[in-house]
Amino acid sequence: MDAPPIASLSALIGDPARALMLSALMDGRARTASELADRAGITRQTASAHLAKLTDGGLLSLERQGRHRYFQLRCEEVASVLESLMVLGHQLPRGGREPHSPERCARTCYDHLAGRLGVELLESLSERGHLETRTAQLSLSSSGEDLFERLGIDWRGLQCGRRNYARLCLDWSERRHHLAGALGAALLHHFLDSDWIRRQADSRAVVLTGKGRKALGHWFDLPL
Amino acid sequence: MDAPPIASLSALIGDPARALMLSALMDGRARTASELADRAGITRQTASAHLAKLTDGGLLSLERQGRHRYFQLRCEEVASVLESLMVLGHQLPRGGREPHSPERCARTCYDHLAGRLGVELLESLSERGHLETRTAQLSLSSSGEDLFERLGIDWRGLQCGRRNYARLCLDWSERRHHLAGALGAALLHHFLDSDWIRRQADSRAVVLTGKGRKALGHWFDLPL
DNA sequence: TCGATAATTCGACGGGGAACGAACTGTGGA
DNA sequence: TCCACAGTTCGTTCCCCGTCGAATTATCGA
Repeated sequence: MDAPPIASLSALIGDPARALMLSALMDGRARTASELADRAGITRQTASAHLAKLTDGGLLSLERQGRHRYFQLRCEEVASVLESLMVLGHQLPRGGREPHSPERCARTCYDHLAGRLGVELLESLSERGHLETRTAQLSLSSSGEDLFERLGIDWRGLQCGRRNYARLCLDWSERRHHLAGALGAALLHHFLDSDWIRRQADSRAVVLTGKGRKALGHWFDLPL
Repeated sequence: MDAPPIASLSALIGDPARALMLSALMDGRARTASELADRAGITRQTASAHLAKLTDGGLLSLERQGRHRYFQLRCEEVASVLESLMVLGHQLPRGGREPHSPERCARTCYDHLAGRLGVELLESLSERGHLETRTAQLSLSSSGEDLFERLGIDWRGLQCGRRNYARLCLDWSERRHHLAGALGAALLHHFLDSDWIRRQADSRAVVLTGKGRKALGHWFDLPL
């Protein structure tokens, strides 16, 4: 009776300290071992052991930079699984409903937008026919390609990579989908570059700037 | 530093014996405590403890029937999370690719069809415009409603329940989506009732009957 | 009412692994 | 060259929890 792969994988995520570190990495940014140790509230040597396991287990990727080691979620699929665990985790013990935290309004999920803003953005793209969703594989419609062109996003270049071009990702706070994949990442990138939204220091939350409010109303017809 | 909900949830799934029991329940059928104990290769008293934890943790639902206790995955979302863990688990340590097992061809995923057959079914529905996928919430197009009507499936009744009407579910073997939700469940049900497919005794695999081959070719234009 | 079987509870055992202190390696800056 | 700091390795401790044997409760059939 050998243990199925989901057992070892879940056990890897199932340790409190490791789960805290993974959660800290859910915004897609890379972090050093020390920072992750502090986040998890454990000593560095303990964190080192945990990080080695997570890396061996294929959940994290590692980049050496001088005397620092930066850890990051290995790929989007990892973030997606963590997100889906959060969906279930937040769904099960519902008692009092917490109203709305900053994270619920807008946050990053790995390298794309999530929260109410992320969900509404997908809805808008979808309803206005910018997204071709008739086939299982998402893609831009011609009007969508036009929109991205005017935004200055090179959607053609995104299709070349090995990464999934566009996919849906379930949102734990909204329980609906938001846009993920290379296209979703490009959008987040563009929003940050244009200073339409800004990251918060130590959380996944992002805040909308005044400029961003106007821009999103203009480009995506979002009432914010 | 309190443990995030994903930690306790993953720890619950992360035990080998519990993972085996959950896997055994992934076909959506209900099973007795004894049967699950045998599946996991542990004694009944140990299984009893595990099943209590899984039920308390909200992953399983329990139905008493005489002196038997039937356990079942509590809801579709649980199956979905397990499936997504399988996706990641099968994606990480890929070395030699196993060719095609019966499960890869066609199987049940909770209460709907998965595997190559499930994926192709969704593709077919989608490509022929039977599925309205422009909005984030899937629904039947008018031609789709017509098709289901002719099949004898009451799609109207499915919309009434609290359950999600139609949604996508990622397939671990095909790495593409198949159809889930009430609509997906109704299709599987109809296929089984019509003896187009048959369940295998102790696995999630289903086999296509000769009758089914013809029917699926006729109704969904699938080349089988 | 009395076995037979399903399932749980209790108690005890044992192993795995998370934690930390201390020592070590390696990189950068003065 | 030497110190400071990031990170790892090693050894030890400790506790959580999975496991099973034995006893208990519950339900069915005769």
